[in-house]
Amino acid sequence: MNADPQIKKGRKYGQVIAGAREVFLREGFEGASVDAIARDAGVSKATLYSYFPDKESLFHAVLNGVCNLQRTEGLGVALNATDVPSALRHIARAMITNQCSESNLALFRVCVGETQRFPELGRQFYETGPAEGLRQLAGYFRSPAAQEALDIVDPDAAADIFVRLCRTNLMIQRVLGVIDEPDEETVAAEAEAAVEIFLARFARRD
Amino acid sequence: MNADPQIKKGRKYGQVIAGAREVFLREGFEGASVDAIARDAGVSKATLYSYFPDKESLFHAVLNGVCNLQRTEGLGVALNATDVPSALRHIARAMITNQCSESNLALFRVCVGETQRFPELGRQFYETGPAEGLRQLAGYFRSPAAQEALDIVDPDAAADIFVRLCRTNLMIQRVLGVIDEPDEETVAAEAEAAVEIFLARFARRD
DNA sequence: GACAGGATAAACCGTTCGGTTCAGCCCGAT
DNA sequence: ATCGGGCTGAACCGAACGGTTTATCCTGTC
Repeated sequence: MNADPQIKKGRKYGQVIAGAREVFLREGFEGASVDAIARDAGVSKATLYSYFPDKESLFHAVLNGVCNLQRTEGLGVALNATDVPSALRHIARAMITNQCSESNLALFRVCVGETQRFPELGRQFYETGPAEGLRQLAGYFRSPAAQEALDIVDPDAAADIFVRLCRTNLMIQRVLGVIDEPDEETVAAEAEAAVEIFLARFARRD
Repeated sequence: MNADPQIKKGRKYGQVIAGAREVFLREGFEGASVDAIARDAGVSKATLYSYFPDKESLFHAVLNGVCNLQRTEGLGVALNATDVPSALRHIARAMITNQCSESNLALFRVCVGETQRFPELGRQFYETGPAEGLRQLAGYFRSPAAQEALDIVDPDAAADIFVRLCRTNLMIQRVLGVIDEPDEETVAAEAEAAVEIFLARFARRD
């Protein structure tokens, strides 16, 4: 019964990463003290420093993981939707909900606040987040179903517009801590507005 | 010749604020050391602490000033524009340029990064920035010229859509440090796309 | 030229930081 | 029973932090 797959080397590796993620995403790089991380991880400082040579390496390891974890799903629901407008509504709702989620916002805040100190961080967040979302959306606009229902000649440009329309005021307010996480109806209304404007320009006239 | 209007009390007040603004906007609250601020301001730490009781008070004074300084102009050019589409183009360009400017981005980054620690900060930035922009835009949509050219029944909702369309990918990339300040042609192209989509829905059909 | 008050450099305070060290504990493998 | 490596808690280091103090300097005023 030694089938533990986490037997990398040292049993507390996961705890360290989890605790560091918690504290870093809450306090930022400068604001997070190594003592606080070790305390939150339930691990001694000595153990922590046996895994990572310094605070910066730990920070990079944590944010690397979190960035690669952010998935722009919503494409799955789009495929088995009955019609294209419904699919667009689902995608818009997923994007807006995702933007307003506390987990994503915490990551975004840290990346933005630390972009000056760690330039690669901003780039990585952009690539694994917004850029990936744009690519997936453009891919959907190239699908036969979308091409049939929509008058899109440049899928990349259309995806850019759609994403703009999903960058709602809710997101800005959430980023700045002005409001709490919005409920489903609020998100649905914002998504509906986005889809309406999008279709006013890109719906195929028959 | 004692007509100096800056004779508030102490001659170095302006220097302190200027230096603190410089360092705070570059390094954030935790990252900025009081010694660095005093050095950058060309002032001794004792002088600095004769004006402000502590680092936090100085931070609030500085960001209060910078937040209130951010003006959403663009309304002036809109009034003396020949036609409404041109006015919209001007507004869109001004908004996008403003979002991508280093001065505004530095403020935004600090407000976002420090929103958890100082909740009032995010709210103040939102009110003096995005919210004010929305109000001004909605006001323009209520003007006779705009009402005549555009099919807008809810000026607030229309302003919200217009602002969304101006929240371009350029801004996201700028916030995350992925690209440098864009040139005028790039901004103009993004503004043009925004206005086109907006008019596709709100242009009055005759 | 005496005075007053803003400004100065530099030393200093206590605290906290990132990072290291070490003696000992726990526990599975042999 | 013993061994060894992961882990512990706590002490410790030098440096930097925010903040204070002091003795001195500078400058405009009367």
